[in-house]
Amino acid sequence: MSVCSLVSEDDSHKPIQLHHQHSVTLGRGPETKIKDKKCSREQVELRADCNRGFITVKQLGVNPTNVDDVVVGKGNRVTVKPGQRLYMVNQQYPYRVRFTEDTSTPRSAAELSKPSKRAHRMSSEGNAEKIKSPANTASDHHRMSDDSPPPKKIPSSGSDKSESAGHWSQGLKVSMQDPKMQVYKDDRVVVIKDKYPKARYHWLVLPWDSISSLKALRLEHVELLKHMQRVGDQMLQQCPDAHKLRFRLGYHAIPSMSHVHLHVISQDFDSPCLKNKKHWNSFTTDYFVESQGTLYTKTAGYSKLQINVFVVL
DNA sequence: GTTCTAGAAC
DNA sequence: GTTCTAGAAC
Repeated sequence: MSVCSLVSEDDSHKPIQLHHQHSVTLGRGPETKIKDKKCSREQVELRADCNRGFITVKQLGVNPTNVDDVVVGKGNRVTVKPGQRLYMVNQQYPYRVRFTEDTSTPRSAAELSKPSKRAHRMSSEGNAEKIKSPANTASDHHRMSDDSPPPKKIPSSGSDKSESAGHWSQGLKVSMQDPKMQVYKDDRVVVIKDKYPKARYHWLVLPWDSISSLKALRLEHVELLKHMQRVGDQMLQQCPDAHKLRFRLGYHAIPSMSHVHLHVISQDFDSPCLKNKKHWNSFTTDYFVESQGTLYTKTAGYSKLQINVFVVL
């Protein structure tokens, strides 16, 4: 009897052996190394018929499993023969089935070399635009000849794009330049309303000088920080509800947004934008580093907060 | 930072 | 059934 293997065309893991008439459930997990949340942990149920040389695949997950360009559909079962390609989910994670004889019969080899029997029911966008990239070829050299390379998973670039202008983390730099957002400005700082206020009053004080993060602060910034603090205090003084609300001024220890910014926030936390634990914790725990009276000059005691230089204000 | 969503947890 | 959570995308 021949032996059936499920072979990852991405070469992302070793072939998985399918025993004759034994059901195997596969999906997201260590066996396939698929981490894509769109892929269920139990995405497919596979069963090999080693005598007849095919497997059946039943789609268990919600998102589509394909055999070539045909969606299996949840709850449905179809066959996969050598030459056909099984995509675990969303036309990604391509697999082939391979039957190898442990005897010397040539049938398996003949089967393997058969051209794809896939019906050309491809939609017009089909595979015409899919160009095999040179980077693909190195790992492809064992693949059977085929005119349709699998959809290429495009890995996110290794380069850090978070510093590029359009990235979400650069949003404050855009907002602070927008006159409609500004509620105060002078020659050193600008104040804007937080776009997603976590309380009834929530301002951000930003220096015009580009200081990407607290880690970039140096002693020469002390006067600027003091000025930011003074401007923050002025915001309270002009606030009509200041007398009945408590305020805190401070920095997030590990902010998501680039460009140093001082939060000036009332302590009512009455806001539809305060939606989860992370929001709450970011203003009510040590993650919120109060600016006034805070003194650190080295990382020592505050290494967890990733602050290099902090000063008495 | 927010939003969206699948799957887990309840 | 609803809520929570963790990732991914932006």
